Amino acid sequence: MVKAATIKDIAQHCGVSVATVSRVVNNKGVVRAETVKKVESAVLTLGYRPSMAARALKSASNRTLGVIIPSLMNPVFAETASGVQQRARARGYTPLILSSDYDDELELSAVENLQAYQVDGILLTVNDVLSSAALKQLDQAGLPYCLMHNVPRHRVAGYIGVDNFRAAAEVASRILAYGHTCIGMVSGEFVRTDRARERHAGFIAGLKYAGVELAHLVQVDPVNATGLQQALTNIYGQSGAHPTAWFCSNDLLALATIARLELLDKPVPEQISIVGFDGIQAGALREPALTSIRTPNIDIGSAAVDLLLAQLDDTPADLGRKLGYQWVEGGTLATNSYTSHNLSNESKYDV
Amino acid sequence: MVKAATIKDIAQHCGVSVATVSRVVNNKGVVRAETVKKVESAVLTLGYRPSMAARALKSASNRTLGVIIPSLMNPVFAETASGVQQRARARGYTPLILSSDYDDELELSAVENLQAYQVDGILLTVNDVLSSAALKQLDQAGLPYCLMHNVPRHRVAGYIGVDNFRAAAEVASRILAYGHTCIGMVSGEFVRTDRARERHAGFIAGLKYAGVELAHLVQVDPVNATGLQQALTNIYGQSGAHPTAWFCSNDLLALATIARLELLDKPVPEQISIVGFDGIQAGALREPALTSIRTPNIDIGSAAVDLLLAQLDDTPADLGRKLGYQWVEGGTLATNSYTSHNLSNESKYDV
DNA sequence: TTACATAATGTAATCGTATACATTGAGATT
DNA sequence: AATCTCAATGTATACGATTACATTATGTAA
Repeated sequence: MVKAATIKDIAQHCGVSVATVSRVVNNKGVVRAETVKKVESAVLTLGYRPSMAARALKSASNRTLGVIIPSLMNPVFAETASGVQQRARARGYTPLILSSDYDDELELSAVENLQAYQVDGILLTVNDVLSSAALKQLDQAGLPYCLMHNVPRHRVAGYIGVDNFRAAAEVASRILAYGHTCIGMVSGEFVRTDRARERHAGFIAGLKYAGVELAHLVQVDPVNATGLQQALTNIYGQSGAHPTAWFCSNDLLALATIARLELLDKPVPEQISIVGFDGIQAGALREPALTSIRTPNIDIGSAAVDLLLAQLDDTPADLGRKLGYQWVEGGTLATNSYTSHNLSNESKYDV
Repeated sequence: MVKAATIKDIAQHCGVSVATVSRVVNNKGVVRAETVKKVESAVLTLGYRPSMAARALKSASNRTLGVIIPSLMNPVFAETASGVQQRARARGYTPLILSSDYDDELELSAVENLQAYQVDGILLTVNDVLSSAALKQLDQAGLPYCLMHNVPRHRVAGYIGVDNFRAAAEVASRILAYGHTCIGMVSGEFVRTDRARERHAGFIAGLKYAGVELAHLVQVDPVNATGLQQALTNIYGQSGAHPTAWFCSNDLLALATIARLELLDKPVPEQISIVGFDGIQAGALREPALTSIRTPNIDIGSAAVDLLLAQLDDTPADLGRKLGYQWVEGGTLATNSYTSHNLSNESKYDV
């Protein structure tokens, strides 16, 4: 391990003091043009990089942002993190990315970790805004942060996300427009994320507006969809309400649901309609494409960076912003075959 | 921004010196059990976390590992990073994750960034082992690192990955076993990654072993598959070799290829067979499931952590290891319909 | 000429931690 | 009683940068 060049090495090499080198490197204070040139060339030849550790220790800022997402393996958050990284980079910041694996304790420890690294601020998606110990910790420490995807009802902090409630309500009305009357929902466990709750509430509300009740709610582990197969088998195996359409609270669940339904000999969309939420690539690549709501994940990441940095600069900024979502017209939402069958029968009598 | 408690605060609060606190916190040296208890409770009540910055500055190690992957949005690397994080966590290290976005310059700057953070070592996937400026920088600095997914022919450093050449050769023999004779390959651009090169070389070799030549090679931008549609349209539009099977150098490309072929009215696997490489979830969720090679991405990440830490501890360890891959029996590789058609015709005459 | 503003650079303290070395005290050995 | 061990703890320095303040040089006004 060769020792890296320090500011002292540069100073010595140029015959100036460390203060002057620092001034040149940080472009602060007055330095003779000639000296600047001398120092800059020394920096280049010696391959000097200021130690972030030392910088963080001494000064308030080390131009580093922490990022915490629930999972690296969910494309939604991967895209968000990617958006963060791109924007942070463009604005001269380095993002440190950690994942909480949907675990409240890891969420907290991620925050504490990032604090230990003296980051300037944190961009994060928490499992649940209301109960997050991580947020409490951040508030207490007074460390600036911006939520991503979480859209708190009672705003407690900066946030960037889509209005999950409203989007889910729109999904409801779209599904209804296709003539479905018996509708179910597959959701990640409510205890785990506020997004799941919001989407559920919005969907219920959208249905209720048309006087329809949710026929079934299946809650599964969002990571590997444990129990989904069993639940669907039960529902379609026994007498009772047999949904002709399902709203899944994210696209991965939607794809899993479609696969399980095929196994039950319920082809999508011929017999059952499915609508997802996220608009991930995997949904778009299949045939027919998954009908879904696309959230602007990359934009959420970059907008969150801007919001946080504005906060750091004391620039008067939005306190939070809801970004638009987009209806993805795929092929997995179709006219209710059962209803249309009935209708054609009825019309026979009517004519 | 409330100031965090420092080691001094703890020392004062307990009426001991900072040295004692440090000893307790780092579990080093001898301290009276009673004192340990006192300090530990103070740490808890004051919410003390040692500053990584200071620690990095003073001591050689801050128990931090850098991670550089080509893309957060490719599930392969997301899984790998996830594996790294889990294992690092378990071993008391914090991973700092950066993505290079498949860009050589960003790759280098990511390394330099991590150096500035004084990480203990780096786990990374580079675009191309042979030409990587990032690796040159690491070697020069003498910073320990371990490659992930890159399997250098002439070993220059520790690595964990699968034998891409061999795996691709196996794919060739499998495709051939299904009676295909006109076979193409869709690959990420060779200039960009050594994995693409290895898979190509292995596939060619596998075909050649059976006396078959590769009929078409389509190289596309691995991020958004630009030009794929055009290339396929050309190939199937004009006279000449019409492949009945394609090997795609990764699953995302495979899914994209399938979608494009459907548009050309070439259903998979009825008319065309497709084999991918990676074994990502999106491939498994579709119907029929994508036939592919599954690489143990999470294991690659965690094994790489172990290898690097062994290196750091000067434990005599493997210098590199090839992990096993797995053939994923999906539904997108089928018997060559053209051949079987011919065969049935021929058998008519034969009988 | 003297005084003074200003530009350019240097000096030294500081951030929070780790650690080599010094110190203290108590029990064991002579 | 004097000496020695060893456990337990304290003191003080260093890590690499930033920055307030000090210093020097130089040109300008009185």
